[in-house]
Amino acid sequence: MAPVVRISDIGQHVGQTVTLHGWIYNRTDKGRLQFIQVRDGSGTIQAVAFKKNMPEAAFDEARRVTQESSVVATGSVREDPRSPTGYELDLSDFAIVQLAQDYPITPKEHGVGFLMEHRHLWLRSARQHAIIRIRATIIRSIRNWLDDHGFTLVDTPILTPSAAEGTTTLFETDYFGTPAYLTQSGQLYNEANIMAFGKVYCFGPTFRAEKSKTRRHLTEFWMVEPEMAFATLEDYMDVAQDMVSTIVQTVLEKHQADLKTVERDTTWLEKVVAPFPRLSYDDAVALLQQNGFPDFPWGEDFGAPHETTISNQYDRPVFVYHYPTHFKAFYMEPVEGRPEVCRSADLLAPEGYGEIIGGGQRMTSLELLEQRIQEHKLPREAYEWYLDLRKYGSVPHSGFGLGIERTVAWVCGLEHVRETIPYPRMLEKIYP
RNA sequence: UCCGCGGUAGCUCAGUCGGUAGAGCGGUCGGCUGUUAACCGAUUGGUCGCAGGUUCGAGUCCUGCCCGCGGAGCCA
Repeated sequence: MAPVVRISDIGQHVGQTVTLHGWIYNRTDKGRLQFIQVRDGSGTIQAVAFKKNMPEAAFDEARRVTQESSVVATGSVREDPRSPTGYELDLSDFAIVQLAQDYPITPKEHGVGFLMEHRHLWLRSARQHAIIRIRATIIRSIRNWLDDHGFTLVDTPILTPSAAEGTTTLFETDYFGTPAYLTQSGQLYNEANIMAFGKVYCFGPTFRAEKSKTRRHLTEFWMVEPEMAFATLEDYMDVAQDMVSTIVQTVLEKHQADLKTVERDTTWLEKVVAPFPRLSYDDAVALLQQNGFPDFPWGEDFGAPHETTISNQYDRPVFVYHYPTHFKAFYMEPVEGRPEVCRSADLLAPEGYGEIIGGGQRMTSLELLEQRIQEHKLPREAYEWYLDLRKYGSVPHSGFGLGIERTVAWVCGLEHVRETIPYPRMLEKIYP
């Protein structure tokens, strides 16, 4: 019996006879010669069936096998420049585990609506496979970076009694007779946790019932939220730029083949090295007024075209800081002497990918926080525990949230975030 | 939620002025010892999104609804 190996390790078995467990990606029938692309989740290899080199029954199976049938293929490994992957398997035996009938996704073109309906099968395609592998590396890279820099993973709840940032964009559910909500952010809990651990992060799914229908929104998305005690806005930007550049460089190092599969121009990614440029909101408004938006008023939030114009001035991600207080969350620390702006900062990715991080320095003063909760018409009783944090050892602290899907879309150079998560949840879309 | 575009074969689409429902791919059968989304020949395949209306006659015109795509606002 030949040993069972994975295709990613095939280079270590040149000249040996091995067995692969996999699925049929595509097949070319040349009569007495069959070219069979076999994938096994770790990679793809071309298996070649010559009529003379194998038992007649096995050759007949190779002849009738269909796209996405599951198979057991045995043969000798050979380096061959004519193969797309550099290696070939000269088949000596071949068996079908299950013969697939009428696999819906063909090697030809399909519309995005059809592919989304078949997302559970679409994940088998080379491009989707590459994207999800890069996503996995980005997540691992984030967690490694944080774990190596003194952050403790402290999980925050998904079912919550109230809104973190207020408002109507929450998914409501019934919690034994009282309303509960799916989390929009772990941040408020993070603020409690840093007073216990100093530096923490939470990492998990986040839910927003926004009726938004764009290439950068999902109703369920994953976010990593680091938070640090005794840290300023500037400290947060230092941490975020180091983490983001590490993520990008790690993907470049480990996923050249996958980046090629998604046709990413990696010259952009090679430039993503800290430090990142920092631009105040004031200067960003001036920049917009000089670059196609002469009437843009100070005090308004940026839309997608504005973010694109700003980020297009730079070859790496750019921080925009000190946004106007009135359109940011209630907990943002005001800038000393200029309360109309706050110690917040967003990170805009280049090439028009827009905001991938939002964060800032949190308010320290109990009195001001109570006032803001009132101004934002938030239910005070839901925030009693949060206000406790300003009574028992309050310190300057800062943190941020990085959106995984937007980051993956940017790193992979994708048009839409829907391809960056295995099963995207979007407006009115929850199948499969 | 608003604006725009669309829904015809399993998939991607064409269908002119209202007059017999089309192509390519896929599937099936046959051929081929170097294919890369193979190629060649044959063949198969329809609730024209749904409901109603106008008409001798509707894929085509009208009304309503459903669904999809793109964009906006909001955000990560």
